Amino acid sequence: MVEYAFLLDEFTRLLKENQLKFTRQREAILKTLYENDGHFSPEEIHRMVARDNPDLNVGIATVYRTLTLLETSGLAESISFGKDGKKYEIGLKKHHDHLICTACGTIIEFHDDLIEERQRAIAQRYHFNMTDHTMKIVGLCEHCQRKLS
Amino acid sequence: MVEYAFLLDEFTRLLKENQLKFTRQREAILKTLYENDGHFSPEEIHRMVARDNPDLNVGIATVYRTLTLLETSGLAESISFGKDGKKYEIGLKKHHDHLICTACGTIIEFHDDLIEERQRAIAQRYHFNMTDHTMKIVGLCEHCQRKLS
DNA sequence: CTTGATGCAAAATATTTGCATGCTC
DNA sequence: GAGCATGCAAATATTTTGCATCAAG
Repeated sequence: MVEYAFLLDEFTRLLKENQLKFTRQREAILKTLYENDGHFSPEEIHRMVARDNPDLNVGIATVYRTLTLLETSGLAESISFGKDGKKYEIGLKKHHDHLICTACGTIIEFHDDLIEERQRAIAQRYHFNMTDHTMKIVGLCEHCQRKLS
Repeated sequence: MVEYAFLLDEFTRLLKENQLKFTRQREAILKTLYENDGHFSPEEIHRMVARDNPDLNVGIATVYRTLTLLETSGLAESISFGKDGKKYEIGLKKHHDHLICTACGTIIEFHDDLIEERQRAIAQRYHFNMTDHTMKIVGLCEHCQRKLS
Protein backbone atom coordinates (compact mmCIF):
# COMPACT_ATOMS: atom_id res chain seq x y z
CA MET A 1 0.00 0.00 0.00
CA VAL A 2 1.18 3.50 -0.72
CA GLU A 3 2.00 6.01 2.00
CA TYR A 4 -0.78 8.32 2.96
CA ALA A 5 1.48 11.26 2.22
CA PHE A 6 1.78 10.11 -1.35
CA LEU A 7 -1.94 9.74 -1.72
CA LEU A 8 -2.44 13.19 -0.29
CA ASP A 9 0.07 14.62 -2.71
CA GLU A 10 -1.72 13.07 -5.63
CA PHE A 11 -4.98 14.45 -4.37
CA THR A 12 -3.78 18.01 -3.92
CA ARG A 13 -2.06 17.92 -7.27
CA LEU A 14 -5.23 16.71 -8.87
CA LEU A 15 -7.27 19.42 -7.22
CA LYS A 16 -4.86 22.12 -8.23
CA GLU A 17 -4.83 20.92 -11.81
CA ASN A 18 -8.55 21.38 -11.99
CA GLN A 19 -8.87 24.55 -9.95
CA LEU A 20 -10.70 22.69 -7.27
CA LYS A 21 -10.35 23.38 -3.59
CA PHE A 22 -8.70 21.35 -0.90
CA THR A 23 -11.23 21.23 1.92
CA ARG A 24 -11.30 19.61 5.32
CA GLN A 25 -14.22 17.47 4.23
CA ARG A 26 -12.42 16.16 1.20
CA GLU A 27 -9.37 15.34 3.20
CA ALA A 28 -11.41 13.62 5.89
CA ILE A 29 -13.07 11.40 3.33
CA LEU A 30 -9.81 10.49 1.65
CA LYS A 31 -8.21 9.74 4.98
CA THR A 32 -11.10 7.61 6.16
CA LEU A 33 -10.91 5.60 2.98
CA TYR A 34 -7.18 5.19 3.48
CA GLU A 35 -7.31 4.19 7.11
CA ASN A 36 -10.17 1.75 6.87
CA ASP A 37 -9.10 -1.10 4.74
CA GLY A 38 -12.04 -2.62 3.00
CA HIS A 39 -14.96 -1.88 0.77
CA PHE A 40 -17.65 0.50 1.94
CA SER A 41 -20.91 1.96 0.73
CA PRO A 42 -21.32 5.74 0.57
CA GLU A 43 -23.49 5.57 3.63
CA GLU A 44 -20.94 3.59 5.59
CA ILE A 45 -18.24 6.01 4.59
CA HIS A 46 -20.43 8.87 5.66
CA ARG A 47 -20.92 7.29 9.08
CA MET A 48 -17.20 6.68 9.54
CA VAL A 49 -16.24 10.17 8.51
CA ALA A 50 -18.86 11.66 10.79
CA ARG A 51 -17.71 9.51 13.69
CA ASP A 52 -14.04 10.41 13.25
CA ASN A 53 -14.70 14.08 12.65
CA PRO A 54 -17.43 15.14 15.05
CA ASP A 55 -16.46 18.76 14.51
CA LEU A 56 -16.94 18.66 10.76
CA ASN A 57 -20.60 17.79 10.28
CA VAL A 58 -20.09 16.32 6.84
CA GLY A 59 -23.19 15.94 4.71
CA ILE A 60 -24.00 12.82 2.77
CA ALA A 61 -24.10 14.86 -0.42
CA THR A 62 -20.49 15.81 0.05
CA VAL A 63 -19.59 12.18 0.49
CA TYR A 64 -21.26 11.30 -2.79
CA ARG A 65 -19.65 14.24 -4.55
CA THR A 66 -16.22 13.40 -3.20
CA LEU A 67 -16.46 9.70 -3.97
CA THR A 68 -17.39 10.50 -7.54
CA LEU A 69 -14.45 12.85 -7.71
CA LEU A 70 -12.07 10.28 -6.30
CA GLU A 71 -13.30 7.55 -8.56
CA THR A 72 -13.19 9.68 -11.67
CA SER A 73 -9.64 10.63 -10.95
CA GLY A 74 -8.54 7.13 -10.12
CA LEU A 75 -7.82 7.62 -6.43
CA ALA A 76 -10.68 5.35 -5.44
CA GLU A 77 -12.41 2.43 -7.04
CA SER A 78 -15.84 1.00 -6.72
CA ILE A 79 -17.09 -2.51 -6.95
CA SER A 80 -20.61 -3.82 -6.85
CA PHE A 81 -22.20 -7.19 -6.52
CA GLY A 82 -25.66 -8.65 -6.15
CA LYS A 83 -28.00 -7.03 -3.68
CA ASP A 84 -25.36 -4.80 -2.21
CA GLY A 85 -24.91 -1.49 -3.97
CA LYS A 86 -21.67 0.15 -4.91
CA LYS A 87 -18.76 -0.18 -2.51
CA TYR A 88 -15.67 1.99 -2.56
CA GLU A 89 -12.07 1.40 -1.64
CA ILE A 90 -8.95 3.42 -2.02
CA GLY A 91 -7.18 3.05 -5.36
CA LEU A 92 -3.44 3.23 -5.91
CA LYS A 93 -2.90 -0.07 -4.23
CA LYS A 94 -1.09 -2.61 -6.26
CA HIS A 95 -3.72 -3.66 -8.75
CA HIS A 96 -5.76 -6.55 -7.50
CA ASP A 97 -8.97 -8.41 -8.12
CA HIS A 98 -11.66 -9.81 -5.89
CA LEU A 99 -13.12 -13.03 -4.63
CA ILE A 100 -16.60 -12.47 -3.22
CA CYS A 101 -18.46 -14.89 -0.98
CA THR A 102 -22.17 -14.98 -1.76
CA ALA A 103 -23.01 -16.29 1.68
CA CYS A 104 -21.16 -14.01 4.07
CA GLY A 105 -20.21 -11.16 1.74
CA THR A 106 -16.53 -11.42 2.53
CA ILE A 107 -14.27 -9.91 -0.08
CA ILE A 108 -10.80 -11.34 -0.57
CA GLU A 109 -8.26 -9.58 -2.73
CA PHE A 110 -5.78 -11.31 -4.97
CA HIS A 111 -3.31 -10.47 -7.65
CA ASP A 112 -2.26 -12.48 -10.66
CA ASP A 113 0.26 -11.28 -13.17
CA LEU A 114 -0.79 -13.67 -15.85
CA ILE A 115 -4.30 -12.32 -15.79
CA GLU A 116 -3.05 -8.75 -15.79
CA GLU A 117 -1.05 -9.43 -18.90
CA ARG A 118 -3.84 -11.25 -20.58
CA GLN A 119 -6.16 -8.33 -20.00
CA ARG A 120 -3.74 -6.02 -21.71
CA ALA A 121 -3.59 -8.37 -24.67
CA ILE A 122 -7.34 -8.50 -24.98
CA ALA A 123 -7.73 -4.74 -24.78
CA GLN A 124 -5.24 -4.50 -27.59
CA ARG A 125 -7.02 -7.11 -29.64
CA TYR A 126 -10.16 -4.97 -29.55
CA HIS A 127 -8.27 -1.71 -29.98
CA PHE A 128 -9.40 -0.59 -26.57
CA ASN A 129 -7.53 2.08 -24.72
CA MET A 130 -7.80 0.39 -21.33
CA THR A 131 -8.06 2.62 -18.29
CA ASP A 132 -9.07 0.01 -15.77
CA HIS A 133 -10.01 -3.59 -15.40
CA THR A 134 -11.58 -5.67 -12.72
CA MET A 135 -12.23 -9.28 -12.13
CA LYS A 136 -14.62 -10.86 -9.71
CA ILE A 137 -14.79 -14.47 -8.75
CA VAL A 138 -18.04 -15.23 -7.02
CA GLY A 139 -18.73 -18.27 -4.90
CA LEU A 140 -18.58 -19.73 -1.44
CA CYS A 141 -15.58 -19.11 0.76
CA GLU A 142 -13.96 -21.96 2.61
CA HIS A 143 -15.65 -21.03 5.84
CA CYS A 144 -19.17 -20.89 4.42
CA GLN A 145 -18.76 -24.13 2.51
CA ARG A 146 -18.20 -25.91 5.81
CA LYS A 147 -20.97 -24.08 7.57
CA LEU A 148 -23.52 -24.95 4.91
CA SER A 149 -22.71 -28.61 4.54
CA MET B 1 -26.29 -19.13 -27.80
CA VAL B 2 -28.68 -21.76 -26.53
CA GLU B 3 -32.07 -22.41 -28.06
CA TYR B 4 -34.96 -20.63 -26.51
CA ALA B 5 -36.68 -23.95 -25.97
CA PHE B 6 -33.80 -25.06 -23.81
CA LEU B 7 -33.89 -21.91 -21.76
CA LEU B 8 -37.61 -22.29 -21.29
CA ASP B 9 -37.14 -25.87 -20.17
CA GLU B 10 -34.58 -24.83 -17.61
CA PHE B 11 -36.91 -22.14 -16.38
CA THR B 12 -39.95 -24.36 -15.99
CA ARG B 13 -37.85 -27.02 -14.30
CA LEU B 14 -36.51 -24.46 -11.92
CA LEU B 15 -39.97 -23.19 -11.12
CA LYS B 16 -41.31 -26.65 -10.55
CA GLU B 17 -38.43 -27.54 -8.28
CA ASN B 18 -39.31 -24.64 -6.04
CA GLN B 19 -43.06 -24.87 -6.25
CA LEU B 20 -43.23 -21.61 -8.08
CA LYS B 21 -45.65 -20.82 -10.83
CA PHE B 22 -45.13 -20.42 -14.51
CA THR B 23 -46.91 -17.21 -15.43
CA ARG B 24 -47.31 -15.26 -18.65
CA GLN B 25 -45.41 -12.37 -17.11
CA ARG B 26 -42.45 -14.49 -16.19
CA GLU B 27 -42.31 -16.02 -19.60
CA ALA B 28 -42.60 -12.64 -21.29
CA ILE B 29 -39.66 -11.31 -19.32
CA LEU B 30 -37.50 -14.33 -20.03
CA LYS B 31 -38.35 -14.16 -23.72
CA THR B 32 -37.65 -10.46 -23.97
CA LEU B 33 -34.29 -11.00 -22.39
CA TYR B 34 -33.62 -13.80 -24.82
CA GLU B 35 -34.69 -11.98 -27.94
CA ASN B 36 -32.99 -8.69 -27.24
CA ASP B 37 -29.32 -9.25 -27.25
CA GLY B 38 -27.61 -6.82 -24.97
CA HIS B 39 -27.54 -5.47 -21.46
CA PHE B 40 -30.57 -3.70 -20.07
CA SER B 41 -31.68 -1.97 -16.91
CA PRO B 42 -34.82 -3.17 -15.14
CA GLU B 43 -36.63 -0.13 -16.46
CA GLU B 44 -35.59 -0.79 -20.04
CA ILE B 45 -36.66 -4.38 -19.72
CA HIS B 46 -39.96 -3.25 -18.34
CA ARG B 47 -40.49 -0.97 -21.33
CA MET B 48 -39.62 -3.70 -23.80
CA VAL B 49 -41.85 -6.27 -22.16
CA ALA B 50 -44.72 -3.79 -22.03
CA ARG B 51 -44.24 -2.86 -25.68
CA ASP B 52 -44.19 -6.46 -26.87
CA ASN B 53 -47.06 -7.57 -24.68
CA PRO B 54 -49.63 -4.79 -24.73
CA ASP B 55 -52.22 -7.21 -23.43
CA LEU B 56 -50.26 -8.14 -20.31
CA ASN B 57 -49.88 -4.90 -18.41
CA VAL B 58 -46.75 -6.00 -16.57
CA GLY B 59 -45.82 -4.02 -13.48
CA ILE B 60 -42.31 -2.82 -12.76
CA ALA B 61 -42.38 -4.70 -9.46
CA THR B 62 -42.86 -7.96 -11.31
CA VAL B 63 -39.89 -7.15 -13.50
CA TYR B 64 -37.71 -6.60 -10.44
CA ARG B 65 -39.00 -9.73 -8.80
CA THR B 66 -38.45 -11.81 -11.90
CA LEU B 67 -34.99 -10.45 -12.60
CA THR B 68 -33.94 -11.29 -9.07
CA LEU B 69 -35.36 -14.74 -9.56
CA LEU B 70 -33.56 -15.24 -12.85
CA GLU B 71 -30.29 -13.96 -11.51
CA THR B 72 -30.43 -16.03 -8.37
CA SER B 73 -31.04 -19.14 -10.38
CA GLY B 74 -28.35 -18.40 -12.92
CA LEU B 75 -30.57 -17.85 -15.95
CA ALA B 76 -29.66 -14.19 -16.10
CA GLU B 77 -26.65 -12.19 -15.12
CA SER B 78 -26.16 -8.61 -14.15
CA ILE B 79 -23.32 -6.26 -14.67
CA SER B 80 -22.86 -2.75 -13.42
CA PHE B 81 -20.45 0.04 -14.09
CA GLY B 82 -20.00 3.68 -13.17
CA LYS B 83 -23.04 5.93 -13.26
CA ASP B 84 -25.21 3.37 -14.93
CA GLY B 85 -27.01 1.04 -12.59
CA LYS B 86 -27.35 -2.68 -12.88
CA LYS B 87 -27.86 -4.13 -16.35
CA TYR B 88 -29.15 -7.61 -17.06
CA GLU B 89 -28.57 -10.08 -19.81
CA ILE B 90 -29.55 -13.66 -20.37
CA GLY B 91 -27.21 -16.22 -18.87
CA LEU B 92 -26.44 -19.63 -20.33
CA LYS B 93 -24.52 -18.17 -23.18
CA LYS B 94 -21.02 -19.43 -23.56
CA HIS B 95 -19.26 -17.75 -20.70
CA HIS B 96 -17.83 -14.43 -21.69
CA ASP B 97 -16.48 -11.23 -20.24
CA HIS B 98 -16.93 -7.57 -21.05
CA LEU B 99 -15.16 -4.59 -22.48
CA ILE B 100 -16.93 -1.39 -21.51
CA CYS B 101 -16.41 1.99 -23.13
CA THR B 102 -16.53 4.82 -20.63
CA ALA B 103 -17.41 7.35 -23.30
CA CYS B 104 -20.26 5.78 -25.22
CA GLY B 105 -21.25 2.96 -22.87
CA THR B 106 -20.85 0.29 -25.52
CA ILE B 107 -20.33 -3.18 -24.14
CA ILE B 108 -18.33 -5.70 -26.13
CA GLU B 109 -18.24 -9.33 -25.15
CA PHE B 110 -15.22 -11.54 -25.42
CA HIS B 111 -14.10 -14.95 -24.37
CA ASP B 112 -10.67 -16.13 -23.41
CA ASP B 113 -9.93 -19.69 -22.38
CA LEU B 114 -6.68 -18.84 -20.69
CA ILE B 115 -8.42 -16.44 -18.36
CA GLU B 116 -11.17 -18.92 -17.67
CA GLU B 117 -8.64 -21.49 -16.64
CA ARG B 118 -6.70 -19.07 -14.57
CA GLN B 119 -9.81 -18.09 -12.68
CA ARG B 120 -10.45 -21.68 -11.80
CA ALA B 121 -6.91 -21.99 -10.51
CA ILE B 122 -7.27 -18.91 -8.33
CA ALA B 123 -10.56 -20.03 -6.86
CA GLN B 124 -8.87 -23.28 -5.95
CA ARG B 125 -5.90 -21.51 -4.43
CA TYR B 126 -8.24 -19.72 -2.03
CA HIS B 127 -10.43 -22.78 -1.47
CA PHE B 128 -13.35 -21.00 -3.05
CA ASN B 129 -16.25 -22.94 -4.45
CA MET B 130 -16.68 -20.75 -7.50
CA THR B 131 -20.18 -20.28 -8.85
CA ASP B 132 -19.50 -17.43 -11.21
CA HIS B 133 -16.85 -15.03 -12.34
CA THR B 134 -16.78 -11.87 -14.33
CA MET B 135 -14.16 -9.66 -15.81
CA LYS B 136 -14.54 -6.12 -16.99
CA ILE B 137 -12.05 -4.17 -19.01
CA VAL B 138 -12.87 -0.50 -18.89
CA GLY B 139 -11.57 2.09 -21.29
CA LEU B 140 -12.17 3.87 -24.57
CA CYS B 141 -13.35 1.94 -27.58
CA GLU B 142 -11.70 2.46 -30.93
CA HIS B 143 -14.45 4.71 -32.15
CA CYS B 144 -14.40 7.02 -29.13
CA GLN B 145 -10.64 7.29 -29.14
CA ARG B 146 -10.81 8.79 -32.60
CA LYS B 147 -13.72 11.02 -31.80
CA LEU B 148 -12.00 12.49 -28.77
CA SER B 149 -8.64 13.17 -30.30
C1' DC C 1 -12.74 39.28 -2.80
C1' DT C 2 -13.73 35.62 -6.18
C1' DT C 3 -15.15 31.25 -6.89
C1' DG C 4 -15.81 26.78 -5.80
C1' DA C 5 -17.58 23.78 -1.78
C1' DT C 6 -20.74 22.72 1.77
C1' DG C 7 -24.97 21.49 4.32
C1' DC C 8 -29.53 21.24 4.09
C1' DA C 9 -33.72 20.03 2.33
C1' DA C 10 -36.21 19.04 -1.57
C1' DA C 11 -36.39 16.53 -5.75
C1' DA C 12 -35.49 12.85 -8.61
C1' DT C 13 -34.54 7.88 -9.01
C1' DA C 14 -34.46 3.34 -7.92
C1' DT C 15 -36.11 -0.54 -5.46
C1' DT C 16 -39.03 -3.00 -2.18
C1' DT C 17 -43.27 -4.15 0.18
C1' DG C 18 -48.28 -4.72 1.75
C1' DC C 19 -52.43 -6.09 0.22
C1' DA C 20 -56.62 -7.15 -2.35
C1' DT C 21 -57.40 -9.75 -6.30
C1' DG C 22 -56.33 -12.95 -10.10
C1' DC C 23 -54.18 -17.17 -11.96
C1' DT C 24 -51.67 -21.53 -11.85
C1' DC C 25 -51.61 -25.93 -10.44
C1' DG D 1 -60.05 -24.64 -4.11
C1' DA D 2 -55.28 -23.51 -2.10
C1' DG D 3 -51.60 -20.76 -2.47
C1' DC D 4 -48.39 -18.30 -5.13
C1' DA D 5 -48.02 -14.16 -8.30
C1' DT D 6 -49.56 -9.86 -9.83
C1' DG D 7 -50.57 -4.89 -10.15
C1' DC D 8 -50.98 -0.99 -7.79
C1' DA D 9 -49.69 2.36 -4.73
C1' DA D 10 -47.32 3.45 -0.81
C1' DA D 11 -43.14 2.99 1.57
C1' DT D 12 -38.10 2.85 1.47
C1' DA D 13 -33.74 3.54 -0.11
C1' DT D 14 -30.48 5.78 -2.90
C1' DT D 15 -28.56 9.56 -5.34
C1' DT D 16 -28.72 14.18 -7.22
C1' DT D 17 -29.66 19.08 -7.21
C1' DG D 18 -30.80 24.05 -6.03
C1' DC D 19 -29.57 27.46 -3.16
C1' DA D 20 -28.03 30.40 0.58
C1' DT D 21 -23.94 30.54 3.02
C1' DC D 22 -19.09 29.41 4.00
C1' DA D 23 -14.31 29.07 3.27
C1' DA D 24 -10.11 28.20 0.29
C1' DG D 25 -7.06 30.38 -2.72
